[in-house]
Amino acid sequence: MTNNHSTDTKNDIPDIVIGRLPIYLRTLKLLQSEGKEVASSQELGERLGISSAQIRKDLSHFGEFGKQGTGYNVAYLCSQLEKILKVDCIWPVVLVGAGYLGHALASYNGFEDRGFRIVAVFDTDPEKLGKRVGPLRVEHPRAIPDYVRSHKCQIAIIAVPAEAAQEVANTLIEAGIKSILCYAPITLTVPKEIRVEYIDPVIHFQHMTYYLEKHCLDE
Amino acid sequence: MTNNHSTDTKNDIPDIVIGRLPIYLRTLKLLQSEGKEVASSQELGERLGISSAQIRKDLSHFGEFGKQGTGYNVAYLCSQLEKILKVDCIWPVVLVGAGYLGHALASYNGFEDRGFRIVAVFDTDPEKLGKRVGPLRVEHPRAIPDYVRSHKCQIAIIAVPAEAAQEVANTLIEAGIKSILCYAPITLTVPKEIRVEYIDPVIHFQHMTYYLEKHCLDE
DNA sequence: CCTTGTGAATATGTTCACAGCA
DNA sequence: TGCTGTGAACATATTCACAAGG
Repeated sequence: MTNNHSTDTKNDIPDIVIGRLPIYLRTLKLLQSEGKEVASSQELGERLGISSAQIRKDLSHFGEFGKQGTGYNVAYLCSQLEKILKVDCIWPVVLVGAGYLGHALASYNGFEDRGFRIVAVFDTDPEKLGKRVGPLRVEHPRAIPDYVRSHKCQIAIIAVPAEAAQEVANTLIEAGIKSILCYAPITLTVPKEIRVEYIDPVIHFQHMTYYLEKHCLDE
Repeated sequence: MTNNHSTDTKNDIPDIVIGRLPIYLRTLKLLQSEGKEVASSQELGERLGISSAQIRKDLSHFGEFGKQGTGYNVAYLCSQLEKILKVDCIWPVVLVGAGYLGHALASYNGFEDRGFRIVAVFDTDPEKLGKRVGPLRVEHPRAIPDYVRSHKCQIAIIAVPAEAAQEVANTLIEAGIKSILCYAPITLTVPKEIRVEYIDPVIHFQHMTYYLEKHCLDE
């Protein structure tokens, strides 16, 4: 038996470990779809560019999922990770912003398999109101509070221009949203109990260029 | 004077520090646009949810940019960070994939201000060939090698379905691409000198749900 | 054999706290 | 006084290396 989790309220497991679990899950599901039934920490590590020891240690925080001499049963480990991450169900997500990015997100059909569904789209632009975005219709942001409360949504995506993002965040938080995925290139100011994660491709590009040789167009 | 950098070939500065510089830059530019001329590490830290000591220490790797008693000159620090990150110019980026996401990326006009321009779009779909995507026209991927070489592109975006991503990556790397931003939900296998960064919203969602209370739709 | 799970050792990252300068 | 830059102290994360099990 592993260390007992009897006194686990929650936060003794490092956030950085939690952050890797979705990667493991994504890869295990791929292995599963390739028909692989068993995988060792080494195989998984090679696939991911991570050491096998790290994978074993990460998993050991939650239990003993492997078999010595064999490795991990792929389907079983998948199901365990889904349970740990609470993605053995579908979470409703609201989307604010019906521009190109909003369309891309609302039309993407890779969410459901992994535990999420975009259930509503909001945008202030009167031109867009009532128009189709993926399988949904654009609603006015004034409908956000009622919608979020009645559907018990806890997750929102912000896909509006930077100038509007903070105000949208305030509205969402006021409505009861607990976690935000922000595509606007700005750091939001939020109460500490609200979790915000960011996606900004330029941050990645600027990280890359540090290591590249400068062969670029003049400004 | 700071520690001398005379023997800096490159890699004594931790990657995690480099990764924060783009965030600092993004925020400093915002402060600048708000008319702020000077900012202390504390102000910046509060805005970002980072300790002031960390910001000072991060910057100290590259030189002494501040003034005691005053703080940092915003415009000056911006220009220094741009120089360090090599984004005081425009880098050409090629995009593979002209689906909804490709359209969103190609149409986004927030790249140029921050050092990047999407200069070409490729997609295998014959339906899309020659069609407009943002300001560009879709070309066949067979044109990738010539294009990348003649335009000295070092950065590419992969915005194709997961099944096609590895093959696209191989083509790009063969053509001379050095860094890839991958939107496909898959870990690519690449030579160690190639840098790959990933954007997958579901990874963020699954990280969030660990901390949320489970109130979700049944599977 | 091969591979897990895990303490101990190492490596890396962050914060403290203060000297020194404007 | 108010802030930077920075060693030293502390905290966190990763890897090593091996006992134990199939």
